[in-house]
Amino acid sequence: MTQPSLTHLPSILIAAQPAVAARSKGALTKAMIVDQALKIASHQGLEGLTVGLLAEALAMSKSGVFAHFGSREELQLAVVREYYRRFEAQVFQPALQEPRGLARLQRMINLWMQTSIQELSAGCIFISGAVEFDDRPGPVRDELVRSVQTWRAALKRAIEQAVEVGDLKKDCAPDAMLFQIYSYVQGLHHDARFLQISRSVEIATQSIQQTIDQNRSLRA
Amino acid sequence: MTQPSLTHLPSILIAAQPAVAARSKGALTKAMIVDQALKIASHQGLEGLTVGLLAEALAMSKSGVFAHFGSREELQLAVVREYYRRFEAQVFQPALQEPRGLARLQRMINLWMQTSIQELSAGCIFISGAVEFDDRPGPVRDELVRSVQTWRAALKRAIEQAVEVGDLKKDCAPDAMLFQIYSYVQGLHHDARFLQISRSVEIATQSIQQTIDQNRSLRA
DNA sequence: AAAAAATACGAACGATCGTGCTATTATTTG
DNA sequence: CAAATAATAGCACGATCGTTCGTATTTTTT
Repeated sequence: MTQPSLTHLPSILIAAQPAVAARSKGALTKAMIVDQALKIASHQGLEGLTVGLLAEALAMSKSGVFAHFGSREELQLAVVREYYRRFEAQVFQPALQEPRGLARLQRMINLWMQTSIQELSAGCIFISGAVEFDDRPGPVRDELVRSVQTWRAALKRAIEQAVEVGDLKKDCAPDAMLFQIYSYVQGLHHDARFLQISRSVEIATQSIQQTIDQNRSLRA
Repeated sequence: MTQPSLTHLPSILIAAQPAVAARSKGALTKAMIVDQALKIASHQGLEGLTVGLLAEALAMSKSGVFAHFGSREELQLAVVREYYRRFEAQVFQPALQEPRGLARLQRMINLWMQTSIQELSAGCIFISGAVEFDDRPGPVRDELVRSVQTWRAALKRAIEQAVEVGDLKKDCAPDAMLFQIYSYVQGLHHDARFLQISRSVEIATQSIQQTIDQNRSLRA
């Protein structure tokens, strides 16, 4: 990581320590494998993640790596689950410390954006996975959908609570707000990673704030 | 295409006739190959497009298909170029009939949305390609970027002209507007294709209109 | 320390990948 | 219609894919 640019910082999620309360050696190396698999998948996508590539990166044999999962699909599932686990620990949980309402919603979005920005060099597997698996039924797709839906449900709940406590307008449409915010994060990944537009972080941040402001209640 | 649902209509772009002013048989079958390749790529992605799969779908030999391109990369490039060609003919060009200003911008967006909606069963290769190639340098990525940038430049120009003629506010930020609209189309693909949210067409349309309305000048 | 269990390796499998060759058709040109 | 050219098929190649299996090694348990 020699690049000083904002879009080339190591991802929080990808660089995070594999959470291992593992005693047995097997579970420990398995966690290391998943950790490396996460790095590869965030660059090459879940479809670009191969056992051979993974083994080479770990200086292990293919069969040695493979034995921990039993199938490639199970490896992909392990990656999705681990990514979700880190996402939850890093974005979900800390936001719950804030009181219900706009404060919590803002915190969620801020943590999410912060994570996204540092992730721009590697890519979010929820976003890339959505494109890779939108036409490919199976357990991996199901797990991806479940993860994304859980995160979106949490966001929507935060919006609804902000309406309830009066921080957001009564006639605010949570689904539309969710759509807009989620779209902007996708747009950020697209513009920064694919089109290499450096201003996209600024524009995305502005746009999200604009959506929030539009739905803010007018009291005080 | 037995599905009556909105998300399962054949794509305009994918179902469009291959534009062939071709006299030689070679050029004609090549156009047929690209046409089929486009269908496959819109489902499996450009990376999922293989010579073997393509040959099977066409009831041709692998080498027979391959000979028309010389390399897989050239095949992918042909697909990207053809997709762009159809996109231009279907979305770009017709909008130029409208006078400069909001009318033309609206027409561009409407045609784009119309195309996108009918494309939801197959997927847009500009969007899927962006994710597939955001970390994969090379000619295919370059061609994809060029195509997307051209379309975005056209959109931005339409926005700027709408400002010039007074349809949009003087302090309207074209880059932000472009970001928001483009993000919504991405969001539409994500929500409709990956999450299978049926209301997403409605929400995306609303959100786009909202962005336009926010930037509309207040005269009359 | 010995026995049992878990873990990793090496080799090989069938399949498929992109890509060359060569020969045989089919088409276009003279 | 014949000659030249283009188009397609068949076959095979090295590489890589996911996966299986038997064996050696290491770790854990007794």
